[in-house]
This record gives sequence, structure tokens and C-alpha cells, in this order.
Amino acid sequence: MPELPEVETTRRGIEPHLLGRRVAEVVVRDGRLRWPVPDSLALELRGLRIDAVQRRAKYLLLRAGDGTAILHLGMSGSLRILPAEQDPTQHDHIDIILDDGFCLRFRDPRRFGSLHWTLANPLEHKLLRALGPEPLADEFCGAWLHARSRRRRVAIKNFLMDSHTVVGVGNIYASEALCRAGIDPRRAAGRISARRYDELVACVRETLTLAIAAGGTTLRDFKDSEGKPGYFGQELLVYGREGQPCAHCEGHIERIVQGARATYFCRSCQR
DNA sequence: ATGGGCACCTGGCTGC
DNA sequence: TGCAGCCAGGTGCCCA
Repeated sequence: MPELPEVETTRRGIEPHLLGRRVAEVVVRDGRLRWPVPDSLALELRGLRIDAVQRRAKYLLLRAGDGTAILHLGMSGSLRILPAEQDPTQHDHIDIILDDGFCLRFRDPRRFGSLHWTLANPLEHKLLRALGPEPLADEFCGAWLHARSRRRRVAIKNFLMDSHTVVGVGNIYASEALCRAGIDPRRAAGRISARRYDELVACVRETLTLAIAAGGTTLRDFKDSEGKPGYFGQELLVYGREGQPCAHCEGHIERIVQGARATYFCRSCQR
């Protein structure tokens, strides 16, 4: 479910409910996530005031006391703000109960998500320290992509989804950004010009910015923190549109597989 | 270092 | 209606 726009939509949704609140209790019903949730997390978090709700890549960072909870939604995770007494449903694995009677409820059917606690700088955490630039930050630019891609034979779509290259560009938005940029997703990253990388950066930013403004993409079951769907799905140019006519030319959209993931593109206008 | 493939897990949809 | 098979938005890790 969540790519960067969905995670940012979630962050913006939960932030006003969490800032300044104290954690009354943490209930871990099922800590078997991608990595086991440590028993100590509930004890560490209890009583602390939440001072910031930040995002780095697709990780959400809840700053509390001297530490930080590092949360990832995986493929199917979601967060909602609910009255603490509301009965949990299947896959509602963790509640962070606040001092105002509400709770932050983490649901994740596939359990690919994760929750860590650290007292150190979270940006130096093993999971975060090697990540590339944020796609909406200035460090992410054509020159960066061009320099990093020299001699690389990997397909541009896989290069773009590599978190060392840039974070937050997942399977949907990689296809979308390459379509907007008119670049064939199979093209070797090392054989794309600096000028085309400038265009690609603009298209990545445009795609993500529009998706965030629309509240993310709902394909199957994405819901924001209030339980509402995102509306970017209606604006997807190629993703999930196999066989449909291309919006830019007379061609039609194809589905191929790259690195075991579906890629959608138009052969005639992406070169 | 690079690139490719797999695993983790559950649910929804399709087609027989 | 039942069920097998396929697919899914992430990403760390293992292997050649």
C-alpha cells in the first residue's frame, strides 16, 4: 500500500493528534512484525510526551522523551486515530494510547511493517543511515543522478527504486515518473544524459507532489488516518492500465516485469 | 561493488 | 460455492 505520498499523508493526519500528548500505555497485541517488536518498547514509551512526528523516507519518526519510535508501514500497514476504547479488529496489532483517551492504532495484515525504539540519533539507525536523499530536497537533482549512474547497467526503473539513489520512489511512482519523463524504464541508468536526468527529477517531484496533494493513491485498501481513501489513483497515467490507450500518443500501455515487479509503460513515447 | 532474486505474510481476485 | 493459483503498493539480505 504505502509509498511516500501515502506515508506523508498519514504523517500529516496523525501529527496534530499526537503533538504534546503523553503516552498513557502501549498495547502490543501481536509483535510479530518484520522484526519482533521488543518487549521493552512499551515500557520505554510509557509516560513520555510526543514532541515531533517526522518522516525520513517511508519511516515515521515519533520523537518522545530522549528517544524515537521508528515505524514503517511495509506493504499493508496503516495508522488511525481512534477512541482508545474502540474494539480492535483483526490485524490491529499495536495501540499507542494517549492521555486524552484516543489512541494511535497500527494495523498491518501482512505484517511487513516494523516498529523500533532508539535512544540514539534515529538518522544514524542501521535502517536509516545509508538512505539516499529525499526526493523533494535540493540534494536530489539531475547532477546527483547523473554522477551516481555512470557505468551502471541496471535498468533506470530499478535504479530509481534503489533507496541509495533516492528514497520514497516505489513501484507505482517509478512507472509514473518515467512515463512523465518519456524514458523507457528498461534503459540502462548509465546511458541516460544529464539533461534527461534533470527532466526526470522534475517529473519525480511533480508525480509525488501531486500524489501528496491528492492524499495518496488508493489501489485496494489504502486509507488515511481518518479512514478516507486517496484520490491519486484516478490520475495514474500508466500504473495498472495495461492495454489502455496512452494519454500522450497513439500507443497503448504495456505491462512487463522488472526485478520481479510489474512495470507499466508506453513503448512508443517512452524511449 | 553490482545486479538479481528471494523471503517475509495475508487477503483479494480470477478462473476453472 | 469451492478452491487453487496468482498477484499485491516494501525492502533487507543472500548469492554469484
